[in-house]
Formats: sequence, C-alpha cells, structure tokens
Amino acid sequence: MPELPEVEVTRRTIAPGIEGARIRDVRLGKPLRWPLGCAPNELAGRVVTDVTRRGKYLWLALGAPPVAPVVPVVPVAQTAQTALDARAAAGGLLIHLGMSGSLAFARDLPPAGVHDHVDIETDRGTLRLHDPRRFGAVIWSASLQAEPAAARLRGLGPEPFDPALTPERFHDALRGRRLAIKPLLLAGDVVVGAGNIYACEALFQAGVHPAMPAGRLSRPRAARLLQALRQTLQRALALGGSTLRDFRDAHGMDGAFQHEAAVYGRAGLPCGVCGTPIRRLVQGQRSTFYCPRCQRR
DNA sequence: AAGTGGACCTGCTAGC
DNA sequence: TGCTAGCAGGTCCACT
Repeated sequence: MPELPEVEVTRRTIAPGIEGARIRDVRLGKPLRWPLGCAPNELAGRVVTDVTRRGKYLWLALGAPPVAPVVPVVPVAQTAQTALDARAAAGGLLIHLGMSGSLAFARDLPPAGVHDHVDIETDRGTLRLHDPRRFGAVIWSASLQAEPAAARLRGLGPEPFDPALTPERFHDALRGRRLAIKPLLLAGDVVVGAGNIYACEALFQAGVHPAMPAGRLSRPRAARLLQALRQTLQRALALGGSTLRDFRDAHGMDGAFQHEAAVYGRAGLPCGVCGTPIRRLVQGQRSTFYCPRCQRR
C-alpha cells in the first residue's frame, strides 16, 4: 500500500495528536517482519516527542524514560554529562507499513482484531498498526544513527524534495546503471519514495519508457523525470494518497489519487492522451503499466 | 558492484 | 458453489 505520499499523509495525521503523549502500555499481536527489539513495558512512561519520516519509514522519537523517584543532587560539573546520558537514553520507534500496513490514532479504538499487531496506548489515545500481510515493522532503536535503525536506512537515496537533489545530480546518479529505469526508481538508492504506482505514473508524465536502461537517459530527460516524480508525489500528497484496497490515513480517511492514475492498473484501457491501449509488463516480478506510444526509449 | 530471483504473509478476484 | 492460480501499494537476502 504505502508509498511516500501515504506514509507522509499518515505522519501528518498522527503527529498533532501524538506529539507530547505519554506511553502507558504497548501490546503486541502476531510477529511482524522484525522483532520490536525491546520489552514492551520498557516503553511505558516515555513521551513521544516528534514524528518524522525518512523515505517510507516513520520515526517516532521518544523521550528518555521517567527518572527515578529519588533525584540525587547533581553537581554543576556533571550536568552536561547527565544531559548526554538522557539523550542516549532517549530513542524511538522506526515504523514501516510494508505492503498492507496502516496506522490509526484515536482515543476510542475497537478491541484489537486479528490484523492489529501493535497497540501503543498513550494518555491521549492509542496508536494502532493494522497490517494483514505483516510485512511491516515497528523497531526500537536508540537513535536513527544507531543499530538497528541505521541498518534499515543505510543505502537509502535522497528524499525526492531535497533541494540538494538537482537534475544534474540525479542524472549523474543514473550514469553507468544498466538497470531499467522503472525498477531503478523502485530500488530507492537513487531517490526514495516512489513505489509501484508513482514510479509508473511519473514515467508516464515524463514520457519515458519503463524498460529504458537508466544510464541511457539524456540529461534533459532525466531532469524531466525528476520533475515528473516530484509533481506526481506532490499531487498524491495533496489528494491524501491512493486508496487501492484499504489505505486510510490515521483518521480513517481514504486517499483520492487512484482516481487520477493515468496508467497504473489500467491495462487495456485507452491512454488519456493518445487513446492507445495501456500495456502491462512485468519487471522484477512487479507489474509495470505504460503507454507504448507516449513513452519512448 | 550491480542485477536477478525467491522469500516473507494474507486476502481477494477471476476463471474454470 | 467451490477450488485454484494469480495478483497485490515493499524490502531483504542469497546468488551470479
């Protein structure tokens, strides 16, 4: 389900409610892709300080655990070290929604169902991960730079809206790559955020054939593709993402981008630009949809 | 190193 | 109606 726009929509819908909330209890259902990595009760008492996103990952930053009831008098010389310790003791939860995950945050949620695998109960509501296929994960990490979070984020390319990702740098990153442009976009090492829907849509917008070897894209066409990717993701964000099967934001709202898809899921239907039937092909065991007339190698 | 194919898990739909 | 094959928004890992 969730590509960058859906993850960002999720972040925006949970952040205002959960930032500042104190965790009371964490309950786990069936195992997810990776273990939580700490005892659920170690999270109790911590405050959610921030919700950020990197690629398709969310990071729930948590404050340090509550201090012991008896606070020793700390000499001034030690306060800096104490602050360091507190920061070291902070940490967070790295969350990935996999293929079928979604988060809900509300005060009164129904009892957890068979596909609800993580409930983080706070004093302001419960954050629930619903994920039928269980490709998602919630992982405790001391920081984004520390293991195990670092292992997940290592190798991720720049954010699509990072101003440092100039058309020139994008083109440079494609140089020498023989992989077809579509699976390369999915790989996420050149730029993160595009999944199967938005990779197909961006390639259509840019008029680039999905099987084109990435390294063969000219500089102007690479620039056009980067721009198309940004516009596609921006538009999806504005529409609340895509709801194909069951994506909802954290308040239960559907996205609307799927109604605007020009090629994704439209095999056999006429291209809205030229009328040629949209084709489906398989690349890296994933479906690709494209217009054979509008998209050229 | 880069690219490929299989694996993870469950639910839904199309076709027989 | 009931079964099966194929498909699904993502990523990791082992292999060439």
